[in-house]
Amino acid sequence: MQTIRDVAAMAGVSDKTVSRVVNGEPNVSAKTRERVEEAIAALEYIPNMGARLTRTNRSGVIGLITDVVSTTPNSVDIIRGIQDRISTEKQSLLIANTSGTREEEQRVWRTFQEHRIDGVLFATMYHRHITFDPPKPAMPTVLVNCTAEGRDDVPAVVPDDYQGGQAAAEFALDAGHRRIGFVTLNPLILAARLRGQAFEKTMQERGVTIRRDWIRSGYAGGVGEERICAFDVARDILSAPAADRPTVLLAGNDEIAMQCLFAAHALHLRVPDDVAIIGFDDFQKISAQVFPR
Amino acid sequence: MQTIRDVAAMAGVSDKTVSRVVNGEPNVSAKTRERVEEAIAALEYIPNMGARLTRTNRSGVIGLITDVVSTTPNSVDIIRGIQDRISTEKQSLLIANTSGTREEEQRVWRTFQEHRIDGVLFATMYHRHITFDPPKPAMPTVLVNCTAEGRDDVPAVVPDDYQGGQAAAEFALDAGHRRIGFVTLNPLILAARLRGQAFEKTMQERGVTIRRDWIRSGYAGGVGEERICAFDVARDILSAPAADRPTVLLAGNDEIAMQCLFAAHALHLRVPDDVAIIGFDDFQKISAQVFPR
DNA sequence: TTGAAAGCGCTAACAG
DNA sequence: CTGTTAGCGCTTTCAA
Repeated sequence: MQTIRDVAAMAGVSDKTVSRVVNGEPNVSAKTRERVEEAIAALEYIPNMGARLTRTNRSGVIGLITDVVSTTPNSVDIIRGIQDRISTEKQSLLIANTSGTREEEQRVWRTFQEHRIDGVLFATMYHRHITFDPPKPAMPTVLVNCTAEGRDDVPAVVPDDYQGGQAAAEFALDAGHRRIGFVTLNPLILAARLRGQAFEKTMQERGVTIRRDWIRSGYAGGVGEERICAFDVARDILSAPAADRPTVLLAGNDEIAMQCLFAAHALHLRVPDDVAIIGFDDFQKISAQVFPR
Repeated sequence: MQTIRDVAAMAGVSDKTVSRVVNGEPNVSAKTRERVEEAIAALEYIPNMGARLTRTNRSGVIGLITDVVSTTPNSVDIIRGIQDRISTEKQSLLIANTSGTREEEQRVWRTFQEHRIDGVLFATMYHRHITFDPPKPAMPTVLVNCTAEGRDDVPAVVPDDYQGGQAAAEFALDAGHRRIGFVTLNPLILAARLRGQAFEKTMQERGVTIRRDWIRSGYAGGVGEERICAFDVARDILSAPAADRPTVLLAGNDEIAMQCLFAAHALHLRVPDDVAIIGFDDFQKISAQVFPR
């Protein structure tokens, strides 16, 4: 593998001059620059980021820590967005999963430190609070989809779940529905709480009665180990006689929405005539492929 | 950030001795080793992989190139498997997407070269042939889910789609079905061809008539830009009178299977009584959440 | 078992 | 505009 010195020798300049060309620094004559670039091309020279790191303390790598984010549908879009932006910056992305375990998380931070990562994005699957305890010395970190409890010094990017819950409720109300059910996310999750609050507030403001027995969780079990049970729950709610069942079901996400749809099918209810269903999150693999759309 | 020399000074040894301890090399007395380890802990020393790279030519990083793999359901499992194995080896994984474009692919290879990646995994979304044209000097590469045309020097891990197609056909036949439809993947894809061949061969061997008009693609468009149309295709096939429609539909994947299911619903056919549906690939987000299971 | 010297490929700091 | 010197943090080589 060729080094900067090989290039310098071929172009008849010093290695520092080659360095200037490679890094796009000023103060190189057009002529010299051209000669150097020819040599680079001829020798197929590729700079060694590791060696550069020893002098600059900038590795050119951004680290992404995910809990289990890369398994969820919208997480793909998060990663995409990050990648698009990072490639603009001549940086690379080092992705690591923690599988949600404390132990793996420590390992990952260490790996990042070993590679002298320039910065870290810490992303979670659900919008939630985390206990954020990175090792020192600290690397610049931004939280994605989560907030660190008791730490207002860490920047975070989070969705506006409250607004989302409000929008869903208003959409149902504006469509004329008054008997509204809600198959929610795991209520232990922050996103579920925020959306739930927004739902209730909106219903109250509009003067529409909230039926507590129509608000039920589509997941059973603790955070991270929940099992979806939306089908059973929705079937239960929809089993009532027509006069005593909701005319629309809000769903905590599109997974739940799909199960509501199947529950309606199982009960021979027509969608959306007998019961309408409103999804959440726009999981492409579901929202784009379910009938009715 | 502490260096190996800081540790050496604190432990009262040479930096080379610290290096030996850090790398688990022999020829260090237990006593010395202990002193060094104490110093490492006290100073929170973390080795600099970049600096190490300049001497060893081993970066400790494996690169993963995906076309659009991280968007498909089973790709998640591929990445998981790779990560699990790599963490065993004290290596890290650098993931990069090419979005299927040639240009991005070149950029990615270059990034890997700059970081002196130890080896590359090149994974595709569909099982298919690729034109494999990595830059030189070559890095050790293994293909995942694809094979390089005209190159038998590149190791590859691929699924046995032929066997899969055979298994699906036999399952249907063993269940007593004789009128068998098949909503396939994009027939341009290798996986689709192999499964198709296996299907036809199996049907012939069992002496069951193949109805060409019941074998149709669930996707329209070229590879990589296809649009799913399985719902329409399945509805079309299933619209025939009971005596002239298949009693079972094989699906090219679970996305297609789900659309077949919705098509059956739309026609008020009972699944599996009127028509059975056999999925493929086990996309968890679908297979585990669809009713009937 | 340990360490001294040299050098990996690169860039910072400075001089010309 | 260009080059020289020094040195980043580590490992290799070889001597002790």
